[in-house]
Amino acid sequence: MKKISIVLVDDHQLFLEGMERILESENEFSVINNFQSSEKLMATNFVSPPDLFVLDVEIPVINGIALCQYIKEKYPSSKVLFVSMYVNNQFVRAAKEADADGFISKNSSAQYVKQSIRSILCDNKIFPALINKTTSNNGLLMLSKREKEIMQLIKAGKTSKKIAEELFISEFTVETHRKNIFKKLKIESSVQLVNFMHEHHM
Amino acid sequence: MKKISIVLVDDHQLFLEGMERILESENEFSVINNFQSSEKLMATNFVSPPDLFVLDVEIPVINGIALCQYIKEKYPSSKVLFVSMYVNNQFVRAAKEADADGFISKNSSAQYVKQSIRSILCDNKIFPALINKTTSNNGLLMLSKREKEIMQLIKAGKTSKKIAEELFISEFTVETHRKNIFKKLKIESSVQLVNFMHEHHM
DNA sequence: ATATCAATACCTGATTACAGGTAATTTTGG
DNA sequence: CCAAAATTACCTGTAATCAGGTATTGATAT
Repeated sequence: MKKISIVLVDDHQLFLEGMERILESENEFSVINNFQSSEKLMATNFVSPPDLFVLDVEIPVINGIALCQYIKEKYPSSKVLFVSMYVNNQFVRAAKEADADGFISKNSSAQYVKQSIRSILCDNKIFPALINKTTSNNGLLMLSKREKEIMQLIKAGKTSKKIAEELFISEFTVETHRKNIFKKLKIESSVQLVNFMHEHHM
Repeated sequence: MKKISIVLVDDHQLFLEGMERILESENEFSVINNFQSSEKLMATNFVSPPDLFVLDVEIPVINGIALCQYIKEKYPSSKVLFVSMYVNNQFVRAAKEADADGFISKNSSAQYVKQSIRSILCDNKIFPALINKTTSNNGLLMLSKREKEIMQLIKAGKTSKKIAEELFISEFTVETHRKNIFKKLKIESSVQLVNFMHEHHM
């Protein structure tokens, strides 16, 4: 029987080696390559693409989501499984939109990873249930698309004036959005907003 | 020959299992236990303490540094090796002060981890060289004690007025410090300061 | 000893943020 | 189609930040 060929991408060498050993301990898996950065993978041409790519979301420079899109375009037959430190709606949604096949936590057991891979190879999708909007308590999911956009620009250190220019809207509008963001997140300054965003890995 | 007994502590199950396999692949190492939190380890009483504890720095609630102090007090004969995602002066200094025996990156190879453990068991210390103050380029190490203190209060979302009250100094002084921090870090707003601090894991 | 740095404090003016409204238009979902 | 939500915009006043100085005192290091 042919083994399931796997490529790993994570910025930490120890994780790569650990994961490799976990997978290789089963006869059915074969880790054919691993990469410490998206760029290195992109510099490689697979003559026969692997059955599965295992990606971390948070890798420097080019993140896992972008890498997933690249992979899915270049090797449409390969599956992609995210293994991430943090499982939140933003990440899971982004992974789904990038056409990934699964998203699991680094908090999973080795057993669960193996099961997930087998399942994905049978064309199943493995995603955590998204937290319900209405029962959410962190306010983040109540933010509109525009508010999230402005939030990012505030974090980037831009003033309301510059944000207004960039989005071709009034400075008043930007400040209204800012106020609404603050209300929804129950905070009262940009500094607190930036803290909130970092805590939620945005 | 007696094997080197090891206990692992990390908040991610996959890392624990990977590390365990890496170490167990050599006959000389034996992972006798692993824990996903400091609390769980603290709830355990080792009749014969392990030769070595491998700790992550950033584990929730009770961090690795505090755990190291606890371990060194309760099991003085055991060694402690930190394996951390981020290697910076703050972390390394804290580890040294907590009487740890080594500090290596999660970016290390499996081979290097094993070598480090062997070395530590021979009473050597394994620490990265601290970045030289004068040749530092990130500006962080050029900050004075007072500036670092004020930086933390800014990040906590406090105004200059409140910081002044808290430190029993003038509001003008706080703003002078703020300006000097900005100059040294080459930034121009509190939002950028908070971003900088998060990027440097402060 | 003296030069450098840390910590302190003050001044001014401009800009920005924050809090508290109100309100019109458009989009979206049921 | 209609209600709710999103996006837009404006007004006012207060508070805070930011940028540009100057200057004194004490510690520290060569």
